[in-house]
Amino acid sequence: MTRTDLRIVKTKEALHAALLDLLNDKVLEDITISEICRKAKVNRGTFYLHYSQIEDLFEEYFKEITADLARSYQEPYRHVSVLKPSELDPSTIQIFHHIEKYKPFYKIIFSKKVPMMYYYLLFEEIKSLLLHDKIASIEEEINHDLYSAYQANAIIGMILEWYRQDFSYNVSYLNNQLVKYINLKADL
Amino acid sequence: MTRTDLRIVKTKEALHAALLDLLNDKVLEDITISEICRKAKVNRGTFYLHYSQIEDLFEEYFKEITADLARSYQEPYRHVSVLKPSELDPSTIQIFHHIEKYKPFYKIIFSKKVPMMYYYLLFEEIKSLLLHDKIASIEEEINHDLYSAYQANAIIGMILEWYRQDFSYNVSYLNNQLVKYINLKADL
DNA sequence: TTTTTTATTGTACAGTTGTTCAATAAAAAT
DNA sequence: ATTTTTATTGAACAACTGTACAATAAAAAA
Repeated sequence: MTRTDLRIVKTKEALHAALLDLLNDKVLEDITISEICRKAKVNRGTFYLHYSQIEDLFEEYFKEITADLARSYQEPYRHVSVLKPSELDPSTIQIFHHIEKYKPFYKIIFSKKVPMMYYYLLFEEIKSLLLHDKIASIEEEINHDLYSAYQANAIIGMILEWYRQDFSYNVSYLNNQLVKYINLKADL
Repeated sequence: MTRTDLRIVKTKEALHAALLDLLNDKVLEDITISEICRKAKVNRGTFYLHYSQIEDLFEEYFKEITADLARSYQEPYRHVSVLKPSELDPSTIQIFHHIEKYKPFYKIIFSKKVPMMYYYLLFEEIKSLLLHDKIASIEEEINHDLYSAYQANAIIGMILEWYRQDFSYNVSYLNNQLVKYINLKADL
């Protein structure tokens, strides 16, 4: 009745540790499955019992990171149940702060050769955060799924630009810019 | 003084044709370099002389597609030099129409296992289109690079959602929604 | 046309990949 | 404590990868 076999836990821990270790030396795309298994002292066949790619192993980390994103995003809501976007204070936006906190990971996530899968994890996470705190709109003709996708990816767009500029903007500048964009009417 | 050696042209054409041919049978990630070279009757070493991955070969197609995007985007501007966003008519938005036109390609581009590189090509293309036709803003504190990134990726967000729903919305619906989002103030 | 340049080929090699299978060892269940 | 279940191992295989190098053939330059 235990959650998972102890052997599986040990194997995965060893593989996780080995991958993190290798990431200090080289980029994800240069790391081989054989290499990870040698370092983890795990048979290569065992790797394939749990994963099919290195990316699947790395995905397990990244899910922990997006979980932290959800936590920090929801933090300002812990005391008030509804926050109107017009009352949005730059300091309540925690997303850019979160990205900066895990910068080394996001540098991997956004690199050219990495598969789209991580992008989707981030996209889905931000999308659902926006969807959940969206107040029932008066505007009936708005497709909420589409609009959340629009807004979530807009924010990721800023992050991509930030990444492209090697994270040279500081967090409060980005927060201020975001608030401006949200309150901006198209015909300004 | 010719642009490129005829042998190179022939080799690349053969590789292009072979890849397109194989894409009818299987997904990009299942295609091997050896396979392409066998079909193209090109030595495998020759492949590495021009590309380092299959993705680099595929990128050459995709660049032609984003060039078409730029053309169709700029089409409404051929007669007027400036279009104010407030005058934006849904029919002038050609992006969704373009995506639908090349749907099979974009299904590849947006698939989970494909590297981020194609996403960036699309992102950069749309970003620069937005940046070029942006009228000098009265609002001085807007960072145009960031704002273009924000807006460009917002649109891609809608496309991603569209893709996720297996392209079930029709183009004019998306155009109408986009116009709504652009004209929406945050505190509605 | 002849010479020069250079793209392509064929071969080879060590390493990785993905898969299979019987043997083993470790954990869970009784 | 013993039995049952199952995760891990090791070995083996064919195919792919990335790289190197000398030989060849094709194109460009003279």
